[in-house]
Amino acid sequence: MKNIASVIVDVTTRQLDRPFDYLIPPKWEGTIQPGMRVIVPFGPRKIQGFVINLKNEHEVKLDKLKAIEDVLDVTPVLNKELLQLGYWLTKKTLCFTISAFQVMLPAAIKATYNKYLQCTEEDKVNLPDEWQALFLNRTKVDWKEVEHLPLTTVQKQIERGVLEVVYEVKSKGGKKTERVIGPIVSLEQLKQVYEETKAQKQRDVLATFIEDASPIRKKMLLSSLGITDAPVKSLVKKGVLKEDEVEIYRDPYAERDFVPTKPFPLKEEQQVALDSIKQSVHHNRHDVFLLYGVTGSGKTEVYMQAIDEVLQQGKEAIVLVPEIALTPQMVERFKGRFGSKVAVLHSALSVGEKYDEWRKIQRKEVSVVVGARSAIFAPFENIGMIIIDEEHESSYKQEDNPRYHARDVAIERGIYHQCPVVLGSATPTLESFARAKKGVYHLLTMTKRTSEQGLPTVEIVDMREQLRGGNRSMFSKELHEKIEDRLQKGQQTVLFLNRRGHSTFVMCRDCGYVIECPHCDISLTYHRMNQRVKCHYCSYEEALPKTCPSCESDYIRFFGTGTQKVEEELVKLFPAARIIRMDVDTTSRKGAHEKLLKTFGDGRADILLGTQMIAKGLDFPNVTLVGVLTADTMLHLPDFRAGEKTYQLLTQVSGRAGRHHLPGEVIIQTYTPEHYSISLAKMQKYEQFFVEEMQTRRSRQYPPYYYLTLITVSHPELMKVVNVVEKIVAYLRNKCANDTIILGPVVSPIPRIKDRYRYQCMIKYKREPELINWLQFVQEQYAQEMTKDNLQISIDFNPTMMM
DNA sequence: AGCACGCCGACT
DNA sequence: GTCGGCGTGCTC
Repeated sequence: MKNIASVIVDVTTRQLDRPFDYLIPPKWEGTIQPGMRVIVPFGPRKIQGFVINLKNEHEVKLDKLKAIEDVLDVTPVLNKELLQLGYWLTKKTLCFTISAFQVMLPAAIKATYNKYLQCTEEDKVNLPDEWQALFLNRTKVDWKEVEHLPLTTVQKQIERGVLEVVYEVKSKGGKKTERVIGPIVSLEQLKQVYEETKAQKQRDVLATFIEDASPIRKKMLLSSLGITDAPVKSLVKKGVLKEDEVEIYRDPYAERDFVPTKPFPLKEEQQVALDSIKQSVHHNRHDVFLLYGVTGSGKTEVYMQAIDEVLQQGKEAIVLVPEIALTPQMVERFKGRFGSKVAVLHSALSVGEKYDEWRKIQRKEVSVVVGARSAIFAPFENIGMIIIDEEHESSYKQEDNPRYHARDVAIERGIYHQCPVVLGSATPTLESFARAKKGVYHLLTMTKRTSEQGLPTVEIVDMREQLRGGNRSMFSKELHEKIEDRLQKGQQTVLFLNRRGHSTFVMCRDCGYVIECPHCDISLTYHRMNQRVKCHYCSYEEALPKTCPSCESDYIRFFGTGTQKVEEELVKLFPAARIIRMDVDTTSRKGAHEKLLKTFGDGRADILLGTQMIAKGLDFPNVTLVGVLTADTMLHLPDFRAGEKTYQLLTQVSGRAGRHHLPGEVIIQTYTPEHYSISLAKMQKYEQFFVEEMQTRRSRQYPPYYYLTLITVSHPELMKVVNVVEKIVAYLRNKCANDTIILGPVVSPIPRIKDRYRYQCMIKYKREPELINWLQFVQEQYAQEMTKDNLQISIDFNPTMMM
């Protein structure tokens, strides 16, 4: 009899990152399965854990097993595949098994813990006076309320047996329920009861169900009949009606109507791409396709028709999109085509809403998921295809543990389900395009736009010349004229400001002093809203000083071109224009984003001004001018992908112009027009850009020619950090192959965050199959210090952010 | 991670 | 002698 369960407990410590065995009480024998959550006693407390395995008694060495305390699930929250995927994640990213499990599930499912003191009613009288006051009118007191008291006074009472410490695990996930009333007798019996009943209100209720016997929401019933629940209750008591608690879903798109759409006829290139994908779906082959299609070539339509094929086979599809909140139009298209078969998962949903969508997937009520990164873990069991749209987006890489890339997970799941993975982009990552060229991925190319319109004309304006010509404004003569022109024609303009690397820091104009965070060695960012300066890393904040803290000069000002500043200048230049500004300040409120976009889409504004967030997926027919105010801010970041990112961004932004009947124009303002990332983006020559950039990568020994792994060590003491990182580097130098390059140790780009010093080392390698094992060994070596001495060693395979 | 246990100095 | 500090070790 399998009455032992192996459990991974909810504690993130290296020493506990292994299974613990528990006895399954007889009442749950046969019901507990791998993938279910349980509550187990662990030392003196109770914690949550995941059952990963069932065993026989004789397979266990220990004889003094504790028993499982409680079972949280009726069906496993992690199926066999996801459990396996969890181990895979653990191994590939060197994270804790429990973290891998948790990242695959909605946050609502994660446990929170309560610790409190309990005193029974009978024991209350035995308490000292001050304790009786505490327990007045209650039997439980939160631990936090007594934490500050000397421990012994609590202990004394516990020893006397009057008080008890209780640990409670609660699941955050509130299922939203609703009461539903329905008859439990036949229509004839209902009629009979109706005749026999004299009470008018009860007769009204009965009449309702005689007319329509289907269960109805209690709230509805009561309000439509104008009654309280007293008559209903008596009918329930008589055994005529039944009251049920039914789980309802919070549908974030409930009030929205989606215009149903039918498949469009495809252009030849689209058809060729679709056919290849369909082939693969049909033959249950795991192929990876790179769908390389210029903006406006109709990738989404190809996705949707491919999904149609998948659904016809009775299988499911996952569609990843870069931060879905940014592309409400995308959701609309999928909901329009697949209706209620679609679940949507994105970060703007509340914890509860996400949980509801996840439940729909788990209960097989939907067969398509459209979502951001974590949707790759959708608990489907019969996946027919996985699509990653805008494959190059950096948001597919998770920046904290487990540091996984959705593309890698997609391929892993694709292998398991023997289904195709489709990566789509107009500007693929060099890694993917190189693989496609090598034949590892299948390259599908779409070079033509579906609309009559060709690509927009792109003009590059050299801002240095503007300056020489005496124009000190952030708008070039050309851009200024074109905006004016659009305003007259009643067409719309999108202005794009790349703010990255140019945040609004505060500097003294007299002595050059820059206000920095006292904990993080990074300049503080100025927030106009409340006249304060704030740290992006630890959220430290202070009021904006009136005088320079260093030289007491009054000339302390904020620098950097924020969207507000641009807006102010726009208002001055075009007083009549209606302007919408989209940035962190104006979109932080829930739903604000969509609202602003709708306002613009409805033509109630002339100019949309924003940062990165407006670059993605917007599709407004009346936009005929796109301006990029400073194309090169991103180009000069200390990141080997700077050129690639600049190219991608410019392409994406340009794609926003002239998508429909009107021709589009793009103006790119730059101080370095000669850089190939900018000049080739103008001409939309991706393949040429690819060749150029590959040369750079080869000479600098960067991906895709080399793999990267970044190790970051941090600790409150500088000496400790240096000491540890040097030891790690020495160890790896000794192990690694000759052609492997180990850079560092060096100080991290941000030398200190939250009072912790940071050093890093970058490993560049062509082939190091053992590296992961060596790094695992390093982690094990420092396991003690990491838990006890506040040491952190972070390991990031294929990092996207170099910070 | 959390918690108990145990050893040691400090003080009612 | 007892209280409370922190280092050590364990958790099925």
